[in-house]
Amino acid sequence: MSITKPNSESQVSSQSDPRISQGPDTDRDVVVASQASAEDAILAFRRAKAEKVRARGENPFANDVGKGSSGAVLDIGKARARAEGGKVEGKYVEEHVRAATGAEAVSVRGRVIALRSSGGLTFLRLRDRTGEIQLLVSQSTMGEGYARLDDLDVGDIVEAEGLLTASKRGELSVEPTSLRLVTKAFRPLPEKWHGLTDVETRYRQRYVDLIANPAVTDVFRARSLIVRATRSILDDADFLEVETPTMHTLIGGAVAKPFNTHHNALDMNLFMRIAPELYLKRLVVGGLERVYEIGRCYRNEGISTRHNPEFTMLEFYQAYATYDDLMDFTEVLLRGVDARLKAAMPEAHAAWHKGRAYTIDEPFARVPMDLAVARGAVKTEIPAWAQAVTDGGGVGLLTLLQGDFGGSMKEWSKASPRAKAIDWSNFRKGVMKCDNDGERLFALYEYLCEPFLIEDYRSKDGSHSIPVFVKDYPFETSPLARKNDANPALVDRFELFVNGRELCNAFSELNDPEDQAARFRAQVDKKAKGDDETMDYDEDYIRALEHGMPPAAGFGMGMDRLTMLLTNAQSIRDVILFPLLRPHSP
RNA sequence: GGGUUGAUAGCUCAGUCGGUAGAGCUGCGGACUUUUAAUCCGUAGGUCGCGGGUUCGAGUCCCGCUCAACCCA
Repeated sequence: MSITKPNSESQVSSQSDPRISQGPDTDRDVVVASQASAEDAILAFRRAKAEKVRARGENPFANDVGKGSSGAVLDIGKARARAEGGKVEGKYVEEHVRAATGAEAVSVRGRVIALRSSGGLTFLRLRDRTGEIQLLVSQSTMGEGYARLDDLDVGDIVEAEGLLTASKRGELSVEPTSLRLVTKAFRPLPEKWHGLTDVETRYRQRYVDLIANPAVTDVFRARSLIVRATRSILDDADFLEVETPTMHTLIGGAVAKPFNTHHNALDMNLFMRIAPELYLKRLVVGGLERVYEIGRCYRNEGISTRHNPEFTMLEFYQAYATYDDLMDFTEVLLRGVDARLKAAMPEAHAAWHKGRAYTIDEPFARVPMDLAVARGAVKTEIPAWAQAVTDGGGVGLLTLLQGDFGGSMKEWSKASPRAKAIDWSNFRKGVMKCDNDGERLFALYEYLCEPFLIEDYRSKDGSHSIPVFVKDYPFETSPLARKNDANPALVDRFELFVNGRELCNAFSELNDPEDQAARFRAQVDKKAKGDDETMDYDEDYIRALEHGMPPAAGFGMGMDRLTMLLTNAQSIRDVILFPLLRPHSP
């Protein structure tokens, strides 16, 4: 499919290169070229080179790569491996390279990412998925074929065959006896030194970003490894990977706004799933006691450095386990994934690891929400708060903050630097919106604890933050979680925060169909009152629970966020190949 | 949804008080048989995001819009 503009380019392409123009119109040709924009001119010159190749009877978009090669056709990584013994004190030496390779010719192909000519000798840097290697093209070795270099530009795909050798500066090279254009690149690559840095172009034209910025390729390689490692760890623990519908008839499994779509033949409105949870638990009812799914979910909400409308979630469910078991397993999972990433990409991993402000090497902190709130309140050094905590713990503060505390805010906010750092106006708004103590406790946690997790939970030497399991949530905020046996105001749920960011959400599953039905009804009531982030009543899910779901614990984690954490990415768009952007004509 | 910042050559960026639109890289022509951002000589390349306004004159000042980044909700 062509994306060329239908204006002047086609005229320019056939006439602008003086070397291929025929007849006396040279002056006019030059004028045409000079009238074109720089981009048009570059495209025209490169098309002209392709035409020149075609005119010789060769294909500038060849498909017969490796055919007729007398040398070993190798990936660049393999070609480099052959010359491994050719190094002396870190530099390659020609005679040692020859000895190591048995002076056997190799054939490599890849994209030209650099091209330097100094007369009768030209250096090309070639890249394929396995690595890079230099081509040392010499006029004396190539003979008449040396003129083929005129066909080439940076960005082209080429094929070269020759002996492995070393440059005088000790760089491993292929000295081609033959060199050919395989695929012509009409468009130029970004500037070689600064590369492509404009984030908008990087996201919109990821294909250029991947060529120009090798570190970007590393991140997506890491993402693939992270997903693979996660699968492998779950598979080894006897979990079964399944695929459940992404188009739902009801909203469920999370508190979020969905995307709507429509099935024409059935004339039926559908929601793109916000979570796979309720389907996976149906499978636990069906006897698939350990299941997981890694799949795309869709949430119709704002876009930020941590949110993309579509994202990839892991959910798994384990019968006969509790949320305590899952905390243990989470630590094993994260360390296991990171270890596999390190083994597969040692150099990139070392750089990421160095840049991490957190560590997963030490045991993760585990703190009940009301205790976290109590500690957070004491740290504000507000005397009234400290007293309330002494009297009644984290819950003690709830009474104090039940009404409008706007009058005391000014005084409270001056109590300490910590108190000053609290987002008081949103805190007050959030608390006043609450209908009950459970929601209030959660609001307190959100404003008094969550922003300070990084500074409150540190490694033994204080140099890094450590992950924190915040556990035992108010039941009002968790419509699918099991109530705590000892305290029915709470549910057996945790969220894991790493580097201050929410990574996982997990709980012991509610398997009492009557309790679940009551929670669904409460959700429906909230929707009737105007809340637009509620779940629907899922009759079939209640029916499933009525068949009996074994006690189970379930777990959810954003794979995008895990990748961000492990690769030190600042934005979710840096770990999603094609993040959603508004359309924009190039 | 609100705030802040930004958009100038294919890429990376300058552009003073409102007075003829600049550089490097890329491209094109040339020199060069050991380069690593090669170097040297020459040369081309612009809808200053889009649309209005003020002005003798706008890349620059004003208004609106589009897109993006960051922060907040």
